[in-house]
Amino acid sequence: MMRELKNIREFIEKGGKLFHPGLSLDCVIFGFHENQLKVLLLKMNHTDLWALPGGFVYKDEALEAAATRVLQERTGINDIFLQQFHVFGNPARSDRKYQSGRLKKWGIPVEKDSWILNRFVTVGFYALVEFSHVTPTPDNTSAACGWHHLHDINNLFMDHKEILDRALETLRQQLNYQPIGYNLLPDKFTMPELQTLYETILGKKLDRRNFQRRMNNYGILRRLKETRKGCAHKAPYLYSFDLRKYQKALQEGLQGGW
Amino acid sequence: MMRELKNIREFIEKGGKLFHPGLSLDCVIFGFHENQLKVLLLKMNHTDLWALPGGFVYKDEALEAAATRVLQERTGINDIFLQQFHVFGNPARSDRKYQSGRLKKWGIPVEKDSWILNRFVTVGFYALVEFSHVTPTPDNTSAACGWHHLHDINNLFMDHKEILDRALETLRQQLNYQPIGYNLLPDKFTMPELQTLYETILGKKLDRRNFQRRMNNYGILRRLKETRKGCAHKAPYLYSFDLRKYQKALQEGLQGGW
DNA sequence: TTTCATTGCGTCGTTATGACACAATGATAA
DNA sequence: TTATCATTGTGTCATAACGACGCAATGAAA
Repeated sequence: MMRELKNIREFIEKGGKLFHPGLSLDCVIFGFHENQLKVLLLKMNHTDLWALPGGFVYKDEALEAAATRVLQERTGINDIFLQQFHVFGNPARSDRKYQSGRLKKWGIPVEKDSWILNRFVTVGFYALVEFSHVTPTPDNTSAACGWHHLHDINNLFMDHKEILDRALETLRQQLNYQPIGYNLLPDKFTMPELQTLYETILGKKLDRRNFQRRMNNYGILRRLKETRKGCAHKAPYLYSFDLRKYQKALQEGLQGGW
Repeated sequence: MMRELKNIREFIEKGGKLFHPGLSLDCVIFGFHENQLKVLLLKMNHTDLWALPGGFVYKDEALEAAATRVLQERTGINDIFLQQFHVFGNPARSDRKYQSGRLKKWGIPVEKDSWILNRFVTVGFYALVEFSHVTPTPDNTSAACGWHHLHDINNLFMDHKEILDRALETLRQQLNYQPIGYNLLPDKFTMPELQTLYETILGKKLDRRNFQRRMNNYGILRRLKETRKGCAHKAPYLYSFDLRKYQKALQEGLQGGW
């Protein structure tokens, strides 16, 4: 969308007419790689700060469509698990002076009444994506786009840390009544890998044997006849999700509850 | 906020400068009375349609503050359980022609570029309130404000039925990991009353005895020495919530999960 | 060939859950 | 005053789920 500085200027000049006013969205994109949960972040130009991939909503565009578009642009992925989880509507989150100063530093002149300086209410989305399918692609306000260890994220832009934390909290709750993994793991995976995914999301260790039993009881896994070899020690079985049962569990929930 | 027609006009004339553009909120206010779950609705002037209590967000007002304000205005209650649950951002939900025609019917002239005809993204909140504490108060676009049986709600304005359904769905999920009842029931209540509350929310019957056991195991109830007399048949015990444990359960969740 | 971390499978005691039985209660009707 | 009866309080029983832990099998590295 924004290829050169000139286009950023255009973006800021014309954006007011293109976008729904005062509304933005931010995406917390989770991926899983090397047995670690990662989040896709953008490095902002001329600063040490990182930001969540975000964007604006076109005047006639559905909210979810806008989020899907942003994700497509940053990852190259089309069909992904995407869910809104919270609206951040604190007026203090938009700091007019700070934004104005930031843009000036970059040599981008902004008029006093520019739409970009107004207060923004942002809708938080979180996405679960398969790491290997992603091609991290920065936008043109960013110097880089890449994965970061979940627990190694500090200097985030504005309230993006708060948004990230909230996404993680939501994800942890979803774990209790929804199957998770299909969107984060490759087609074939081992039980220990699935367990590590759970452990990373929850931030705590789980008992290996009880985890296996529980996952098997969910009835959404299919154990293959292959094993993963070459990683020292006993070769673990490979599993894949039984998509039919996985989808069914997504709709009906996992645990009994009421 | 709006007392007379003249003020509605003023509201529409000046609202564009007062409110955050293209953003509204709608509240699904649940109450419990005569063993039935009810929802507070507004009857719209000059139509047979009912609407969820809603409003706009002042330019420097926090989202939650705006929702609290709307609730205070419609119910008279200050300190209430209030939670956002979803953003409705489909552009089709704002029908420019329909809105324009509706206002003209009421004799309210609206300029073509008026803010009120623009697309609105609305944030859904749901609230749980104690029925007897509420004083239903219409705003001045409404002819009436009152409680409606949950399952007896049909002709709602715009997409408000969808918003209501989604709120109920959220409430049902919350039931699985949060205690519910303190905000909906009077201080003292019987176990059958609490059960009927659950049954109404879930839309299905529960086993009386298993329900008692489960609620008791949660450890958030205190059985009083009184019983409710005068209602024919055996007098059931009265209960009240142990607020300390109730709050603790709210934070930590009820069921084990992970 | 030995070593050893890791994996697969199972046990045991406790607790939660669904289905159901039975006695106690208290207003109503005989 | 007494019998009736819907409703409530408490308990049983079989089954499933869960946390903690034991033990043998595996397969690469020493």
